[in-house]
Amino acid sequence: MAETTSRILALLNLLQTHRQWTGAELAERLAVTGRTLRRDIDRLRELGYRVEATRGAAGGYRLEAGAELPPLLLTDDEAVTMAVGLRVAATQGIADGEQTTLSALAKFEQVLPTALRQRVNALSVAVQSLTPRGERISAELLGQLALACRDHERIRFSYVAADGVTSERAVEPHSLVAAGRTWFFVCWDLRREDWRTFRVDRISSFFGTRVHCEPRQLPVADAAEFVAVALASLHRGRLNAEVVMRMPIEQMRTHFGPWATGAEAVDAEHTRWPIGGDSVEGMFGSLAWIPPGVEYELHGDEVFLEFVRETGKRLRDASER
Amino acid sequence: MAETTSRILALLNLLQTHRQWTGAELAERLAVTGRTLRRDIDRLRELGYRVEATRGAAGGYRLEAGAELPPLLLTDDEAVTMAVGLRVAATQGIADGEQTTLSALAKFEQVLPTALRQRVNALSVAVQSLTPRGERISAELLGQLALACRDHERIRFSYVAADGVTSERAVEPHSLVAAGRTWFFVCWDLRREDWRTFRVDRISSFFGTRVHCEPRQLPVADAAEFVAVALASLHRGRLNAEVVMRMPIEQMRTHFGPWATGAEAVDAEHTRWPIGGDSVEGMFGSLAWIPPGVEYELHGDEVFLEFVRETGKRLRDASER
DNA sequence: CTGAAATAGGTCGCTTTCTGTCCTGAAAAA
DNA sequence: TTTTTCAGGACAGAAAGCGACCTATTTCAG
Repeated sequence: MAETTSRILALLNLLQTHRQWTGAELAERLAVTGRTLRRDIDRLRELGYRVEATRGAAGGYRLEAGAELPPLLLTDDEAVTMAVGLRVAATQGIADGEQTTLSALAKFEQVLPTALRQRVNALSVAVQSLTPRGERISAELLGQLALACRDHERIRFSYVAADGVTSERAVEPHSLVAAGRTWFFVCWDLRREDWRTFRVDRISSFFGTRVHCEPRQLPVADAAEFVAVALASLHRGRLNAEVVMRMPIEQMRTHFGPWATGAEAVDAEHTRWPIGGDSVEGMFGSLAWIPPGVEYELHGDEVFLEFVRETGKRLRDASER
Repeated sequence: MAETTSRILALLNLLQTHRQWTGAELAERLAVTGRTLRRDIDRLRELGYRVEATRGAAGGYRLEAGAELPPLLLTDDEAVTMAVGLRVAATQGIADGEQTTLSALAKFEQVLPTALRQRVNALSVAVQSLTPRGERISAELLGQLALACRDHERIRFSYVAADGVTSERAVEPHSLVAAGRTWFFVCWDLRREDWRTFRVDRISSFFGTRVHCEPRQLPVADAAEFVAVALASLHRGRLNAEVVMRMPIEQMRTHFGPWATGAEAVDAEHTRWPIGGDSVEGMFGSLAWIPPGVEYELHGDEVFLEFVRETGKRLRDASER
């Protein structure tokens, strides 16, 4: 069977690298007779994978999209690409299910050979420079935290609090919570002997002790408090502003596409567009996309308005020289 | 039946979902005796996967990152997340190897069940709204083209040429080439009986005939021409500009991080920073990130400078009301 | 219409592998 | 020291795998 199992895996691999194979080709590659190959194909079908066959000349076997996903056999290069993509997905905060992203990330994190891991790290940095600016959080760290949560492994790390004070922490991980693009790490602090919430982007010097710990029950009463603290921390630095532009909402939606989220009509001619965000710079950038000729007004925090006035002035000066 | 093969796969699956398992637990899950389980573990090891064991109390089996990546057994949710991440990676143009991205994409595209595919499509749209603005290209289309290239499958599609004329094409795919964030599709046009290059973002109504075609040899002499055409088309709309700011390059690198790519020192006090891009709006946004108090000058295409002047003026007006 | 190429699958006998049930050993933690 | 856990040899019966036949069926090309 040692032979058979690896051969089945190899067959699955072959079927994944080309759409169409004749039985003879496959049999030769696997070094078995055609009869055995047909039996192997049957085995795959019994395992639930849709291997379809076309008879006659120019026929062959094909692995079709079935009800279940077959085990993915990736080459090193492909694995690197997927890992990078996954990290981008995680750090950009895919809306669907953050828990899912994490479990996928943990799965990868567990088995990714170190040689590949280094390539992934190198690439992730390069890719992040393509994404919108903002706090950069380490996807590798996120992956390791996710793995620690999944496996209930005790960990240690350094944390820079909001007031700038650095402290060393030894904790039992509980879960990761995403709020927008910011991740929060909920865990039991062993020294303080209490539940704590940390911002992932302020965690560093991650160290995984290999010590397993019993999962603790998060007190339900306190869970609400955690969320509150986390959100407060998130909204503290958050800025609010909105644009009222002379443009019917339909037209505005067409022009801005997915970025029109939150826009609403003021009247038939005007649209209100919220552009709140974490950074004045990013919010400023949004304004550039209002098409030429469209009149608009700006309302919002004075901090932001002041920034716009000042930056607008500097830009005009710089471009007129 | 093929009990053992499926059991080995199941075992690999279990080892991927939790870090630590005791032999007894695994044996129970797989409905075999401990002895058989140990044999299964041995089989996995023979297949090249690093299953490590710790003896004694609180011991167990762990799947470690080895030299090779084991077949990834993903749940539906995880698969969706990965596919989305992969599409993001492909459309954002990962620098490493576009061919790799494509082969991974094709691998996924082939076996992704339709139910999951719909979820992936829905999510991809949502995710792309988070990415920098610009032409949005369909990652699903890219995946299907990649699959067609890999399998030498004849396809049909509609194409909108640069002059706005739409035509129907029947082609034999050859390859996909990435230039920056734009993808080009190289193929043999069956009606014109010649090689053609298409911009992927102008292709629509993709239709895969199931007809297999013999791979054609791309004439080397003409290959240069393709690249030229592709690059010309890419650079036609591309804008150039640069900022010279009063800031030492070291400090600038610290402040801008990965976005400082391409920056170079003019002298000890000044740094030149290229901000060329596809859209004046995006380039404008970059300027907001120059820290307050830093003097700078702007050089570049008149189109861009005019945009900056105009937009700067509008912004000041809007914020002063 | 015919032949070639391709999948589909039944049967038979030999060989190999697998499995459970015994063991005993060794290592690690409480 | 005791308990828990992995490690692995030996054996016998059961099961599966494999190749070597064989025939049937479908499809396309000529």
